[in-house]
Amino acid sequence: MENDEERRKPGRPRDATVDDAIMDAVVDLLTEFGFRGLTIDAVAHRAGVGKATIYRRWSSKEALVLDAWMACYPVEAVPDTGSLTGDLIAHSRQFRDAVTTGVFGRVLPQMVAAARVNEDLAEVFRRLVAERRARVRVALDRAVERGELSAGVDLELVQDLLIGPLFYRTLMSGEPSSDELIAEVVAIVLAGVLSTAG
Amino acid sequence: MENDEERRKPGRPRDATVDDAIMDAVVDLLTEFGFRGLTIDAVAHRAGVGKATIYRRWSSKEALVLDAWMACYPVEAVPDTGSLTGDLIAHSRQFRDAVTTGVFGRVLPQMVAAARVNEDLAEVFRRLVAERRARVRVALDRAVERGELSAGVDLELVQDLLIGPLFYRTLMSGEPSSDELIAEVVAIVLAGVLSTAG
Amino acid sequence: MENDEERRKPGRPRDATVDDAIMDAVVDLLTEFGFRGLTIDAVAHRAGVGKATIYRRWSSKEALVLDAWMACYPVEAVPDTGSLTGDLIAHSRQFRDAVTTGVFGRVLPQMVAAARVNEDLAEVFRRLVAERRARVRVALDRAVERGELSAGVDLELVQDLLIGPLFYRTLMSGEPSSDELIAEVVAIVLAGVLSTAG
Amino acid sequence: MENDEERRKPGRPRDATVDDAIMDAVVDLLTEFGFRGLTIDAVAHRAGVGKATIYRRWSSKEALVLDAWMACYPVEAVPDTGSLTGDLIAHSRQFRDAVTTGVFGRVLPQMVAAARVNEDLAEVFRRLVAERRARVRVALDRAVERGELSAGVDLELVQDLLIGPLFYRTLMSGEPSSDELIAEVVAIVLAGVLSTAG
DNA sequence: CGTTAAGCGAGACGGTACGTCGTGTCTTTGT
DNA sequence: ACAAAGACACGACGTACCGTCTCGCTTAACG
Repeated sequence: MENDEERRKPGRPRDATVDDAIMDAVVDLLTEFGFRGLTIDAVAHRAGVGKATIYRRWSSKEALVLDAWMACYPVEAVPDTGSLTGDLIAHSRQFRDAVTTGVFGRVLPQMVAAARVNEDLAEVFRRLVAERRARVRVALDRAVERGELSAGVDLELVQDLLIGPLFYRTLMSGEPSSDELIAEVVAIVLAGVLSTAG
Repeated sequence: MENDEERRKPGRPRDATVDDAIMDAVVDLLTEFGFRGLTIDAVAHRAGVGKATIYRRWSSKEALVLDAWMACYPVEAVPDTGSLTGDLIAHSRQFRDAVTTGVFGRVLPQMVAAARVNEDLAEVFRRLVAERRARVRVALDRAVERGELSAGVDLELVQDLLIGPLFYRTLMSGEPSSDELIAEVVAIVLAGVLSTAG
Repeated sequence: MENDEERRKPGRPRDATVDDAIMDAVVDLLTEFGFRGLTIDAVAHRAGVGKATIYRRWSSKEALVLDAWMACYPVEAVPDTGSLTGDLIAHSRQFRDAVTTGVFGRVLPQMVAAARVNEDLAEVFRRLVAERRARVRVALDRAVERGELSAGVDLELVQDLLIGPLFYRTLMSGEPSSDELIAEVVAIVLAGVLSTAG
Repeated sequence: MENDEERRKPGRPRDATVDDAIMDAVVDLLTEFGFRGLTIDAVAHRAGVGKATIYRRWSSKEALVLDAWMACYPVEAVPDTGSLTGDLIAHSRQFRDAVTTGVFGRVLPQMVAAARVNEDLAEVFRRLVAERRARVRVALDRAVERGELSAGVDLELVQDLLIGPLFYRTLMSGEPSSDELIAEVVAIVLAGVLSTAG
């Protein structure tokens, strides 16, 4: 068996306040200059920290930014509105807002690009996606239980159908996704799923 | 009256063969080293060209790569298979292949990210999207004429619903989109659209 | 025998006014930015001339500047004051002024340096020196005739002894050479030469 | 009370061996390619050093080369031969050799030119000259003590008279200065100084 | 209570790429 | 054939970051 507490390493322990200072600095600089304009030197200076201290904790600029960026993701539970349509609309709006506004939305494309190149990031990235989908899954499972969806429906595909268009509009065509549009998407997808499954 | 062609600028005109050499070099290096591994020096050397000649034509690495990258986009007409379902499946496969394979797919995330930062790139980017959508629009209009779709359907939204999920799976969740999945997406979206419009 | 007039070359003859425009531009830019700050592009632009036109006439930046610079050298005859001392003092002052003031003095060190590297320039440079020395030689010969100097004196060495110190002070120690100093130098050198020759 | 040595600056101290490596590289490249052919990149590569490391220490190519070049100046004490004539001949030969041969002589004109443009260099330059003159001054003072020179003689002017001609011949007329010529210069100058002072 | 080992801010280090500038040549159209 | 204009290949420039490496110092736990 392991030690009661895992064995304390010798030497001075890491200063936890430093992590926060670094994270804050990254978010600040990300807001101000974006991903491309962010430099490790600037982070170190803004956080009042040596560069080595940063590299001791993160292996690269991408990993550092990913951490700070994920902390900006607004993790909200998918609300239980009573109807599947209501739940999905609520969540779609959350997603749209997260992807459109603030630091998170601003940096998203860069992180997608970085994840394509770096497998470590890709892994973390996949976890972020999976975590969000699991929360939506809860609402879908609820709907199955209520009989709003038949058991044979591919619930993962439903998520792709709902989120995909919003994601695409934001990144590719650059057009906004209004509340009305979201409602329409939800309506069409649910109608399609129901009539197809039957 | 104006001159037949607008007045020739004085001085030595730009050498058009140089543009091609540069474009080819960019595609080669993009294939070999990806976006991050591509350097202007390497492009210049590979193309047998001075760096200044590149900067005379493109203002940044992103603009340069965007040009070369767009030339890799396989512009195929959406085939007329006789049925809307068949047309949309065919086009969805084209899109999936373009986005998944080759230089185009490899560099896509980087270009999306670059477009977010640089408005010039965003503009060019939007044109690429619009051009593709116009081709799909032809197939959708055909379907309306045939009576497969009622006139009230938002044809642009249909495109978002079809392409969005594929785009999302490729960039976010990283999962492949099989032919079966594409068929399912097309079926669900069409069913949803039809039952909702009625 | 040659043609009465030497054979006219075919094609458009060179425009002589262009040479003047270039020379003027070089002197202007030399005055403003010095040798290091002068660029061929700037000369061409200031003179309203193509770069090729410059290179058609001068083989390099150094040659171009040398020409313009030599045109600034104030060629004055060594005055005949009646006494050797007077002649040498007068000429020494001319030399000091040329070397200290104006474009000529300012660019002199750069031309010395350029001549060290480029043999063509060195040759032209030597001619400039020889031409000046020949003029002084006239005054010295006059003095020999008058009996102020005995025939055995090495007149070339006398020139080195007179000019050398002024040249050295200007370029190396950076100290000015006053009229009094010049008078002293002339006095000492003449006294030395006379007492040694005797 | 102050610290024995002034307080150590924070951060990693500069590596002194790097300075030496750079200086050596500069001398090598100067010997091989001259001032014009020397590039900062080449120095960095030859010294196994980053370019930034060079620019951290020297502000320009001129300043860098000046430092390396001054280290090549053969500082020899003016020998005490017993007679002023002997001392001055010995020193004049040293000067001629320094100015004529090796890296020092080769680069001298460029440094003179650079010093004319850059005041920082000019300052360092003046110190080099002053240092050399101080050593000659010792020999001249010795002569005054011995009674070879009367106290009224301007010893600085004597230096100009001796060195100037050699300097002038090297840089301007390009003619060599033989041992015989040096002997003659020394003889004439001393004779002139003595007969004038009396 | 002093030793030890790691953390810390600071900043120098070897590199790599950048985007600009200058050189000397070449290629247009117009004289 | 010469001229202005300006594109061209080349190559050096000086800057900016990267990620690593010393420095001198602090900060705990262990002996």
